[in-house]
Amino acid sequence: MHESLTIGQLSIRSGVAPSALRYYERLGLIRAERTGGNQRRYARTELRRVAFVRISQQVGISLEEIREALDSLPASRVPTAEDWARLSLTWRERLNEKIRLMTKLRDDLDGCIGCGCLSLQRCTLNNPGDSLAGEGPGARLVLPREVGDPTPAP
Amino acid sequence: MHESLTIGQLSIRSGVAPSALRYYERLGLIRAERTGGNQRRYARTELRRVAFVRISQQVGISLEEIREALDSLPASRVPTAEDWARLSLTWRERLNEKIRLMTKLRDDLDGCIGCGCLSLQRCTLNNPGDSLAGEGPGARLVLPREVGDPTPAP
DNA sequence: CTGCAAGCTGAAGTCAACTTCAACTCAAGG
DNA sequence: CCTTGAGTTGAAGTTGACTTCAGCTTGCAG
Repeated sequence: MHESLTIGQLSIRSGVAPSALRYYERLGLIRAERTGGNQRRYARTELRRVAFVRISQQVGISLEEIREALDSLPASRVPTAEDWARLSLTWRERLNEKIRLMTKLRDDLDGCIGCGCLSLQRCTLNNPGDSLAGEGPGARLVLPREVGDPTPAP
Repeated sequence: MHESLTIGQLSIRSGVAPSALRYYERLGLIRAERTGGNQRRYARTELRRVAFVRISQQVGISLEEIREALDSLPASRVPTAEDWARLSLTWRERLNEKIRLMTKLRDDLDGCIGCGCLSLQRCTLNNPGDSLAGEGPGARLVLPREVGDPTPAP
């Protein structure tokens, strides 16, 4: 009776809408048993998977990548604390990298507030002595995009 | 001859695809003069606006919000360094907040790796003595979503 | 003057991550 | 047994941020 959860219960416990939980299931992020009448019943361990999905999204990881990570969990047994810890560790590094990037951006922004130039390349970054004033193929602005190219190949 | 830029030149200088620049213009983020033959010519100050847009996106701000911010720039004159600095300051605070949140998430994750629980609420967060084991309306997992509700009103 | 890369437009397409809808079925209290 | 709220499905819609396309026009190098 508290062995498994309905989708409504899991929704409330996880803070994720039922429609999103069904969507996660379609993507293979979580799994559910079915009752005789075809309703989903979730093992309580699924709560942990949902938590992992949400945390990973916070770190800015796509559901596809999250699915790949979850696929590395042992299928045959309930994942242990060590299994989860291993997964979390790789995320932790991405999180650290993200924090590092944002801190750099903030500091660059601080440095640029004085001159108001906003180019980040002329100010404090890696482009100390560039001749941006000339017209030619000049200095590029700002950082590369977070993901993907400005003009991805057709 | 280097007074204004074609869309191709602005694209290269800013690292933003021409199609994106046209899109930004439709949204009112940047502006362009037109030649007799209806081609866009950008003042060099537009480079700064594009930079501001890209930087702001890095901070996770939507184009709509960026437009609102840019609308607060003086329309009648070319924005000064102080104008830009004022804008950047509000972003800096959001950046700081974001960094704070990510650092917290990382530390919570660190704290949770030991026990592998991933709930973040039971481990280190604001829910020290909760009885999650009981079934009832139990503790909620994880953090609120980055933006919006799990089930926004219909 | 000509050729052709670069630019123009509006409409449609894409992608991720969901939500909404319609039409139906299940499960549990009274 | 009946009602009612919770659950089911596939298909279609939504949002944000763009890209792609077709069909046409400009502008500059030779």
